[in-house]
Amino acid sequence: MNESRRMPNSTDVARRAGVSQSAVSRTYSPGASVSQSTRDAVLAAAAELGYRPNALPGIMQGKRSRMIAVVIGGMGNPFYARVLDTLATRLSAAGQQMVLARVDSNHSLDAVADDLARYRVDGVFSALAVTQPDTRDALAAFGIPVVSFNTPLHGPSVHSVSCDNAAAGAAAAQLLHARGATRPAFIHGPENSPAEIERFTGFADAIRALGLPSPLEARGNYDYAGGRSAAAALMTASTPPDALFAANDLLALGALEALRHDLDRAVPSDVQVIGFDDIDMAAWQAFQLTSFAQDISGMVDRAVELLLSEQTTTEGQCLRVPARLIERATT
Amino acid sequence: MNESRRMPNSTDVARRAGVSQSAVSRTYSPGASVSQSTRDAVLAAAAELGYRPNALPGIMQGKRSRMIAVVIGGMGNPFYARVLDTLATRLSAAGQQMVLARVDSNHSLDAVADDLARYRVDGVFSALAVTQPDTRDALAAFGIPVVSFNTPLHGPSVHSVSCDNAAAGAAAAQLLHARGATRPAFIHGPENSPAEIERFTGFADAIRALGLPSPLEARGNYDYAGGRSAAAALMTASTPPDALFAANDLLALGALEALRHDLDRAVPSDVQVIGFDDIDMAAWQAFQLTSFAQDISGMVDRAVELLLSEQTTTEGQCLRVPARLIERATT
DNA sequence: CCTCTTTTTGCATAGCTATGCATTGCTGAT
DNA sequence: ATCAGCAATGCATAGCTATGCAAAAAGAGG
Repeated sequence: MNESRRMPNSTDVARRAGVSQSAVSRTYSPGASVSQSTRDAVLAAAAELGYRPNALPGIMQGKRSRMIAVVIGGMGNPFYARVLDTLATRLSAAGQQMVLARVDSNHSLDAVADDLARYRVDGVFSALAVTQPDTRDALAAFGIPVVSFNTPLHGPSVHSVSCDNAAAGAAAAQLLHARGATRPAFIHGPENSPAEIERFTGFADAIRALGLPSPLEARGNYDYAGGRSAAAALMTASTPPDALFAANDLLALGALEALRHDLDRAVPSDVQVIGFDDIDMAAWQAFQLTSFAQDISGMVDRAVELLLSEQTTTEGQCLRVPARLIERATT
Repeated sequence: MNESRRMPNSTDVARRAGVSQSAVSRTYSPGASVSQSTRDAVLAAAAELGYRPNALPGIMQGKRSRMIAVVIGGMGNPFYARVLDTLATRLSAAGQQMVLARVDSNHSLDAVADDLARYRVDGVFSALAVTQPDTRDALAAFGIPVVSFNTPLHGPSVHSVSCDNAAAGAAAAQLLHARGATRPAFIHGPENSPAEIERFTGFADAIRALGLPSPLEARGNYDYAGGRSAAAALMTASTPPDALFAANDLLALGALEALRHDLDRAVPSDVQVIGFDDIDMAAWQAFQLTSFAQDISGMVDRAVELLLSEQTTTEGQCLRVPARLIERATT
């Protein structure tokens, strides 16, 4: 509209409204002292000019930026899509903006962290299932509150909120045993996934504690195709398993489909299957997958509290939220 | 670490390195004139202090903020999760930050738009399946480039990138007719979804052009549960349909499950089903759903080009990208 | 060694808002 | 009429970096 495409600033509005720049600022500062007539004049002038208050100078003065960075490894897994959705809703309700950064093997966390730090975000929510040894340090380098979701980490100003993966793994073992399984197997996600390792360890320990042989293992990279191939690999072993516990639901659903359609096994009578995360599809009629529901809503609430809490002095907390076993038709 | 938790600034680094603030700034400005020795001293001092360049003053000086706002209605639909994932990857590759805002019936677009404008985002990517009459104006009020994804809109500096919904709807009609359907029905998404209306119109027109009766209709709000109930409602009609075209895949999958498990119909012999979006689950063995794949990658590329193009003078463009029919086992 | 060119450096300032402080104007009480 | 008290207003400045310009240093050539 204008010649130089410059946005109008508070001085422009002030001039037009015949007041000082301070009056404009105060009009947009809740609780500041402005008369009704001044306020009306300012708002009228602002509307005519299309003025939008600029948040950046305030941030430079030391105010909080009200921006939270979210570092995520991808949204292909409906579990993370739901986490993101929940987080977006909560942050919005708390008046925070969400700056989303996708990290993958190409874009390292360090590069992303540098970018985000330039914008003076107030905190970082990390939802990285797969971590490298230096991830903790890269997050700590932010120097601002960091919450790691579902990856237990702690350090100065680095908190984490996870579910109790080991206990859930043990519960899976006990359920399978109670349902008559004698040779359970585990389908791993990708390497370097701390949550997955906890699930496996809890599962394997409990299996052995029940007097069963150590579980067979296959690896499947957290997706449907990985679950299919892992199931195929496991079932062609010399002594194939009669129960599968997968590190997440996508793996479990892929395995379930492979069992039924490729390997011609009945579930649960020939082979039982348990997943993790309780994504929407787990409840679909075709699957009726037994799974562990994480309390996403509660976990995100905790994470947001940690991010927005003023005290930065707190040593990193490592919160645990229990997972809930949902037994359906695959066990 | 420090007393006042203030982040070090370029002056702090300059003092420590024994150079001027300008030298620090130039060290971080690609192509600026700094000697190697100065650069080394600056980087060393910066590392000691944990200095992170501050992007905000530059933005205030009129530089681009390199922030793109993304307005989205939710991530429960894997289609939008994938759009978001693709967009995040592309924007990251282009050196842009992504500011995510979730809009729902509680949080109106106007409120969100005000918030985002305060941060001086460079552009807005809108992925709102459901729009209100004033959405176009709310987006145009940004005064910055706006791209509406999959919702045809245009206005000053408001572009859109959509697939050719009407043509796809017609193709669905022709496929069903070719496969022997005589009484097709349509499962609507929510009201006020422009893309959905185009799909329906193209479908219904083609149905009639083929000499078939106007399609039965049911409404299902774009999710799995809606598809289930819509299918149940349609199949209990006095003359139930023998083919269903759903406005998206979640609806189609819900309908497919209801047909098989609740209504005891064989697919495709009793009833054919077509979805839209070709989400991952459509290809899963349990479903093998015929669907229309949108070229998400190409569409996002176009959208990013529009957002990052310098010329703001262009009248809003309304790009169309063809959808690709993927026939599987439900037709 | 001197001059000219090129590179490097520093100075000073723009960009926009929030806010402490001082000032003005008004109300109401004495 | 006088003055205390309070609300409303304006002034001036901090906060941080990028950059035009001028000055200084370094290098090149004779």
